[in-house]
Amino acid sequence: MTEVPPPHPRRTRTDGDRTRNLILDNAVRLATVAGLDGLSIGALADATGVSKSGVYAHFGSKEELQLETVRAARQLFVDVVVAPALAQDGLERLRALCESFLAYVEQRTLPGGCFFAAAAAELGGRPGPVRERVAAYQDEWIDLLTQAAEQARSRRELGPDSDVGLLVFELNAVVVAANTAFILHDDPTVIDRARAVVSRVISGYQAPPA
Amino acid sequence: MTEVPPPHPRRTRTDGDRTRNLILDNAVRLATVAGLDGLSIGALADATGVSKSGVYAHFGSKEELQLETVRAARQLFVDVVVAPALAQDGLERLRALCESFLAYVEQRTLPGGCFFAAAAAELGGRPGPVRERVAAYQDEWIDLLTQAAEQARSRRELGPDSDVGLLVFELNAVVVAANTAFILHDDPTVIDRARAVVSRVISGYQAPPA
DNA sequence: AGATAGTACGAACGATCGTGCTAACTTGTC
DNA sequence: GACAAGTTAGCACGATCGTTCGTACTATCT
Repeated sequence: MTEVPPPHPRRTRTDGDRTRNLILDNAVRLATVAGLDGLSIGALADATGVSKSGVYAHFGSKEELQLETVRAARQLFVDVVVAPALAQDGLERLRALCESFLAYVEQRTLPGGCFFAAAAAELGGRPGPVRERVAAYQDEWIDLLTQAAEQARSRRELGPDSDVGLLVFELNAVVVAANTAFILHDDPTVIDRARAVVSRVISGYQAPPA
Repeated sequence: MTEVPPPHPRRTRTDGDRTRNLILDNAVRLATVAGLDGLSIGALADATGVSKSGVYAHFGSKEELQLETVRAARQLFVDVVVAPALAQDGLERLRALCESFLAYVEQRTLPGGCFFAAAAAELGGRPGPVRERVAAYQDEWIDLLTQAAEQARSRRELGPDSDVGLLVFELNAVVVAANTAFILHDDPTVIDRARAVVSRVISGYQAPPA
């Protein structure tokens, strides 16, 4: 008796979108552990239950898959880190952005920590469209911090001669370093240390009480 | 007529060490661009002119190759970054360590920037002996900074109530962030910005003039 | 109803991956 | 001079890589 394979279940066009999102969701997770290059289509197929060519059909090439994965990671970052902090303004927004970044790392939203920290380190030395997209999104984040800091300065929450560029560079450095140390050492206390450093750095730039 | 392959050139036993060093030298360079996982034995064979099995014979497995590559990268780091700074003591040593790290990045000693920054980001989420070795060497670096800072405090070059752990965390964060930004954006000015931040951070911890 | 586009599968491709085996050739030791 | 130890090359293996192709089915448009 020859086994008759079961017929394909129904595929609607909205199912296509759902499958695509399922793939990208797993791709973002996998990429934080294996890297955007180590992210293989076979492994992604196994993780999602979709066939290899099914995965491939949604993106014409691996590079396209990587580009869309970076885009999906940005969306996650905006939802989880950026959006909650936009309820505040000025210096409070700056603090909130740092805090929600640290929480996003601490709660292991992604298994390998911040997607963009991993991607920046991996793709740094390799030119190409994927690297450029990662760099562009990184710039968005830096610009967001910079605008908040500038608003804080114009509100006199920071000293009038504060170098906003240096402050933002420092704050970003601290939270990213916390991510790296947290992932490398599995040590939750570094997040609290980073919180302390963020407070200290900001207070160093604050306007002296008149 | 069958082509007679040329006979092998003479191989002395010290040639073995030289070949091994040649391989590891290229491995450290390649790993900063392709990652320790992306570092393939075939590519390493092409880069060095040694055959694939010739490379393989020196290390019994890829993991062993990775471990030795990490060890070689540490030796390079000690020679280039650490050793020159040991001529000074206390706060001057702390400054010198940061400065020689930044110079090591700025001069593109390795094509992909700091080896350990890349390795930490890549291996962070993947347990195993290679990750543990990277973490151990990273701790060596942090300990070195910490000892210099503690000596500086005991010499009263830093405020007596300085939190040395936070200072070191902050300084390391800044120089590593400079590495990442330099590699990702090909922007030499970030190194100077980092120099400014290092000075600012240290001055924030300095003892007030009596 | 028929054509078209979208969705997913299975099979297979050439390339490269890490790895193992054998042989040739060296140097150093008995 | 035999022999072990070390160094390197050549060849081939099974697995996995990204990619392509052909096929089947569904939903939408004409």
